[in-house]
Amino acid sequence: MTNPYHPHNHRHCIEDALQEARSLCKDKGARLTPLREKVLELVWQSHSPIGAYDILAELGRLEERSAQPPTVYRALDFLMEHGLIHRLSSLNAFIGCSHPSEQHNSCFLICEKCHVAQEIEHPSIDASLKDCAQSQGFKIIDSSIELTGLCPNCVGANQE
Amino acid sequence: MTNPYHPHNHRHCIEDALQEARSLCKDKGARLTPLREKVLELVWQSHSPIGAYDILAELGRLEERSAQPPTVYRALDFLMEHGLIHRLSSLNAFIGCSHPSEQHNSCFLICEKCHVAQEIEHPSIDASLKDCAQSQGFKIIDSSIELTGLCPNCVGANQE
DNA sequence: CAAAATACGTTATATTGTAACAATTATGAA
DNA sequence: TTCATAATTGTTACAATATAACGTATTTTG
Repeated sequence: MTNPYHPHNHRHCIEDALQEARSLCKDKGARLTPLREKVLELVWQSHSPIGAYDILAELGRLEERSAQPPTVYRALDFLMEHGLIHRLSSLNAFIGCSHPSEQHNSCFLICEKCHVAQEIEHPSIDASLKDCAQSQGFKIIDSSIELTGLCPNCVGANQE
Repeated sequence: MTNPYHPHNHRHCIEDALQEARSLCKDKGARLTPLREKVLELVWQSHSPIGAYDILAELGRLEERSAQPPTVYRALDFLMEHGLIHRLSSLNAFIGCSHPSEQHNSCFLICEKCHVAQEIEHPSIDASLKDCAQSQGFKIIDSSIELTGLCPNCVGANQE
């Protein structure tokens, strides 16, 4: 998996994500329509979360007939349902999922400075969460972990 | 600490929280004004997170002159700054902090059915998160962990 | 093909949160 | 105390995010 902090040909990230989405949807019999694919592509335009209304504006720039909010939110709902994107509730924004084929809990490192959000996976986190919930008799259905701070690129560079 | 899932005299929770808030603010030289204290009390009215506009409505019921949104948000900002409440971003709602005197990362178990949110603390969670972030070179400034599911009371009771 | 399900368009509105400035109240130094 | 300053609250207006409801078009399936 490419490291979002390093320079890279981001077109590859986008293409890979779209390719995997097509394949996954085909397997599941889910309909990745042109609109939904376009929204997924827009979400993947960078490694920073993007807001629904920014997607809406991008769509507006591309099509003549400008879309309305429900159009975007419905596409986002579809993409979330199928694990292709995540919603970062602390930012009211959306970001592409870096490993949509595996069942996983979403856990993000969000840089306050450059706004890159990296999805991480660590068995020990899952384990300790599950442990802790279990000791309380709590059954986890969904988990949202959002860690805000400074990414390796920005932690060194002194804030201007 | 009282267990939010068990029946208890909730007036005690409220009184304890207010008492601790007064004491903490006094120590820090922070001004817990009547308005702020009232908002804190409303947040503590139950163990379920409450929305800003619900607080606003409650204030409206109590006072003749009805408050405006900025009044409530400013009070909430003050209470968050001093660690007296937390914001649950997945719900756009606020809940009283159960141990405001200790520096800690917020971690909540949120029941989908009864809406009780329990704040938990587990060294192993903090440790594994820190570990994982560190291995990426990421410096955590703030963390938000929100686990949604079924609390011990509701996990048994079959959903109607 | 026809019927049903799914997806999308469109209008209107709900919900959550903030900017900006005025009025008031508390604080602290002279 | 008294005035100057800072902090808090009031007030108006609006920004940003999200959804309800219903109509139309497209796709799927028998």
